[in-house]
Amino acid sequence: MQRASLPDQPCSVARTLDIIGDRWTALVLRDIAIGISRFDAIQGDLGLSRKVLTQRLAHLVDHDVVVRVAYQDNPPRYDYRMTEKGNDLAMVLLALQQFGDKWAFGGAPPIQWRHLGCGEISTAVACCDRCGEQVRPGDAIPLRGPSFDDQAAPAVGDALDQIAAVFG
Amino acid sequence: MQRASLPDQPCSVARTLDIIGDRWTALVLRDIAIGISRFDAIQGDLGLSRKVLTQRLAHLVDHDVVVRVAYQDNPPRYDYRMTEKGNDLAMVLLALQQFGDKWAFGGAPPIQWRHLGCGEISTAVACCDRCGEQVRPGDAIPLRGPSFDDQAAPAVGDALDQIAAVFG
DNA sequence: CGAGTGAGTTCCCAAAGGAAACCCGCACTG
DNA sequence: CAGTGCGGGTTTCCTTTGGGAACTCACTCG
Repeated sequence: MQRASLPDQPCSVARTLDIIGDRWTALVLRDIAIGISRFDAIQGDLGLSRKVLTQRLAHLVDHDVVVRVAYQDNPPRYDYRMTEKGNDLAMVLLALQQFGDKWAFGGAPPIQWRHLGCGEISTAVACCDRCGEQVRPGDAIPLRGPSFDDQAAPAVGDALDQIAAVFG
Repeated sequence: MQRASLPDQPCSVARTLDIIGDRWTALVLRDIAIGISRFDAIQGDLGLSRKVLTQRLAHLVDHDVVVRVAYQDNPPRYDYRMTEKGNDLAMVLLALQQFGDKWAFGGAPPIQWRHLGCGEISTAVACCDRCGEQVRPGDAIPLRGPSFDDQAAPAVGDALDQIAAVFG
């Protein structure tokens, strides 16, 4: 089983999934994001095996998404904390949560967010960074970007051409 | 291995991951989202085994994220298409992509989006649905929602209390 | 008639995941 | 000063999953 398959793809989604694209990593990151920062606490909360947790934490640290900080020596004990990159990745967790809030809990979610800016309990919506309007699937169309490679992904190229043909 | 572990958790992130939380499902959904709609085309584009693709497609259809539409009978042939629920889930793909664009491609992404509303090439940003301001991790704090269950997730409850203590 | 296409299914083997036990250094406790 | 507990792992063993490749089936095209 060659795990190399994903990171080699010239695709942003695939590259990101190489970091959190398995059954547990995203949940581990979620725990760290809300402040559950120790090995045993995470293991107890999620109920995954200690072996797998060790691997996942090392993976997150490797990818600079999380840092392992000693909070005492003798014996060495550690906290796991988000990095700047990890906070960017937390936007993915937010998207996962919003979907789950809507479709699995029907608007009565287990966790809500208070926006410190305005003080309201709110949800995040995706907005165009140019015009500020809310964006939904179908409101935007995909185009080849600077690093697109037609050789590497001919099927994607074809699909983009189809879309371009429809939308002029 | 009891796969029941994730969907049973009272957590929106976990519930969503039960749908797309493995190595391939999100990529399959991405292909369908951009219009690569047939079995062989998806298999060829992603290079995953046909067996696993069969399983993943069935899983997506089970969860109503994708529909299997016959485009001919005799022999039966099918397109896979996004549902309304699938389009909501595509917001997760968007978040994955934005992260990859920034951290794996350094701003020269393989795919860009043209917002039909304003005509510009843009990126999506998360905004507060109350005040419209852009939201980043740290700009909002998590609180217990209507369906939070302290019994089921004591560690999460503790973490929320800690945060509440800091932010009054 | 033979080759091709689309959508899977089947078989076998290697890799990943789970459970539970073990380990290590230290700090209390009686 | 032996015993117990805690934090953070590692090790062992066994089950499940994933990959590769070949096979099937129904129809079409040349």
